[in-house]
Amino acid sequence: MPTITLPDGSQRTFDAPITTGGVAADIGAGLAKAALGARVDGILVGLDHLIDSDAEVAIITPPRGKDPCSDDALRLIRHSAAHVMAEAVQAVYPDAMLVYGPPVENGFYYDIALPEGVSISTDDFERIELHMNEIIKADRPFTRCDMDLSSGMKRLQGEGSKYKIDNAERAIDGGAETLSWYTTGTPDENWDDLCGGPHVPSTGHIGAAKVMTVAASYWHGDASSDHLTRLYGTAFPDKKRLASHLEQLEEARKRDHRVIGRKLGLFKIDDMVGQGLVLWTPAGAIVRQELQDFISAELTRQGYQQVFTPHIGKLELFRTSGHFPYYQDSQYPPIVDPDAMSMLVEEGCNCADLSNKLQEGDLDGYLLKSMNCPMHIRIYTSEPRSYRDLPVRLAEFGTVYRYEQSGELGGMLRVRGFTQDDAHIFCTETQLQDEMSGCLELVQIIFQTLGIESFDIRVGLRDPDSAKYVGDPSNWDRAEVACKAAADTLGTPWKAETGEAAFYGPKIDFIVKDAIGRSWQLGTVQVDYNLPERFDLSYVGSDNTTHRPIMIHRAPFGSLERFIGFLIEHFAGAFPTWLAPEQVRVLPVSEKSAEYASTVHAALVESGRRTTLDDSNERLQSRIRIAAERRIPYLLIVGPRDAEAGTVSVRVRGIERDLGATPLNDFVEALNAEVSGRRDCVVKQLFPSADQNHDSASEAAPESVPGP
RNA sequence: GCCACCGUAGCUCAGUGGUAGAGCACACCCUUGGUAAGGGUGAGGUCACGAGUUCAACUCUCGUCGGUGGCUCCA
Repeated sequence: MPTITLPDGSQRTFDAPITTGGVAADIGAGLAKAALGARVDGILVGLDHLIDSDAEVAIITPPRGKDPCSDDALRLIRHSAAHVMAEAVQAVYPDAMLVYGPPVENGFYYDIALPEGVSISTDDFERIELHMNEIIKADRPFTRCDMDLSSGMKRLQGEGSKYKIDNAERAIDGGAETLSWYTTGTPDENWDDLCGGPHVPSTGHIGAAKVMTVAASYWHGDASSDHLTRLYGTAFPDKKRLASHLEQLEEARKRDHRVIGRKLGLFKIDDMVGQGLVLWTPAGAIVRQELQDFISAELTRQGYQQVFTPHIGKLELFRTSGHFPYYQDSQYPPIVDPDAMSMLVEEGCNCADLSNKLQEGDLDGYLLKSMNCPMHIRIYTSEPRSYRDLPVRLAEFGTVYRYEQSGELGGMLRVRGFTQDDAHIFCTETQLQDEMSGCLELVQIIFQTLGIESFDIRVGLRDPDSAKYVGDPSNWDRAEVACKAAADTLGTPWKAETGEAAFYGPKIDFIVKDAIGRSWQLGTVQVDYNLPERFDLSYVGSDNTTHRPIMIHRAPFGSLERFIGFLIEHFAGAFPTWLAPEQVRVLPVSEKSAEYASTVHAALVESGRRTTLDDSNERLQSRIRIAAERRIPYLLIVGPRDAEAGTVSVRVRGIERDLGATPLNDFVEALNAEVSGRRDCVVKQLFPSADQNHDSASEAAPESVPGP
């Protein structure tokens, strides 16, 4: 006699066990027809799920009208579509072995083991989709079949797929009591797959599916294991939603920092210079310099001291820090002294010998620094330190080089040479908490000033089972407690993740998403008990004995490359006035106003603004268009009327119409206030009508980045 | 590094086994125009690079380099 409680609180009692589909039918025939699945006591199930005791039940349906599709509905549809795609792939490649096919954030994938020499190319997508669409059109029911563990395993062994056997073993390890198969259609007649479910009732409920992309993957994510082909697809309840998803992807690509970076001349990555090495062009250099100035002022306020250190250092330095040879694979090779090199050549020394000598320390060389900490540590040790000196806070915009795998590089978000807004704090145990809070405050100031509202905070802890971490476990425990406590002071929820710590200590990271939905770490604060040991750091305490300081590594931007790459996408190129490479452009209506225009321009230059005068031989409309595409915050259009009255006619980015004339001095004053306050609204206040008829669609909406 | 795709003018892209085309940008001329493209003329390419097949390769094949999306990695 199960009693079912529905989401609205209403209850229905049945005198026998009933399926979720039965519950839906009991509520209404229309609902039963539309239903995709259900949640029973919070667990996602299919419509064939039998309820035999009291339960809370929510029926999952496709969205109505323009409502957004629920995550549950998408999950059911996409997992089902993964089966349909797998069947289609096996129709096209009969020898393909299936591995694993889950729904993911924006669709689903299926990992496939293809026979030697066979590959799926994008040209095959159409054929695969053709099969998929046939299966969807046939509206075949998903039929579940359970087998007890031993006969299920026997069946799998008979079929001979080590991948499916592995999946079954994992399911059993996870507590599965039976093994289940889902047939897409009639059992023993149609295609089936080992699967825990749930699925939509029939393939027809997958409204629209598409194969998106193909990539390589590794079995169990292990590069030394089998190499698999991962086919990505996506699915939606209807064609319209699929189309709008594809459209959103297209839109997101338009705000890709690589696209905007080129359009606005912000940076260039040049083949001839090298992969992952950024050239900061003049406009981008301004943005970078402004950000540096901004954070520098905060650092001064917080008692940091600025230092400069070289780009290379002796191997011995990095041996002591432990970075060499531990991270050798991701470093540019060492630079060897020319005389030593010639001697080695005379001795007939080969590459392997050279590498050995470098590793053993028989030969010294220099390494491009991949981090600044060893250098800052040597500044710390350059004089004796007393507890009265602590905390010592050494800051540097330090450029480091890491030889990242070529396939990992991308625009400014992952590069091989980058500048960290780095600092190292040397402090006592009792100062640790406050210092960490100070570091987190810096990140918050940055995010607030730039209007970055959607980010995740991750506290990276060590994985106790991994050998990757160095140092004393009790130190680790203290450091992890300190990190969590500091994260608590943020007043924003954070997530602890084991295995995400640096090898020398736990950390707090700030994670954001780029235009196409990928996650990137920006700011970071890391506690380190390890390097102070390795470098034997000390200070003299009030008890006149030596003590070991603790180090904090922190970079609130992370790196200027990645941060600005992200920022370009965040603002879609429409930087706030204080960051904008060009803040205001003066456009004379015609040559007749050229003289007044240059007076206006000169006044802006005089007040320290970044400005240009566009008196080119183009029509006004054309010059406005060019300036608007450059995302310049303010355009001053001046003609005879303005010259007469001493005014400027203002056009504001994002409003895109004439807001009317204002005295030049008022404009300059407001603009200066806006820039010096790092605000984005002072000039607008001159124009009470600015917020009316605001065409908001044309202004960048930073937080409404559509996901893929 | 692995898999797939891509590489034609500064940019965005057409194109064909018989030595190349558009739009924008650029230069010059006309136009002096009050809020998102005025008109004309011109210049600009070893079709990423190297090898092979062919009478002939930008086009087909292989390799290299570079890019993109994933995977793995990310001190």
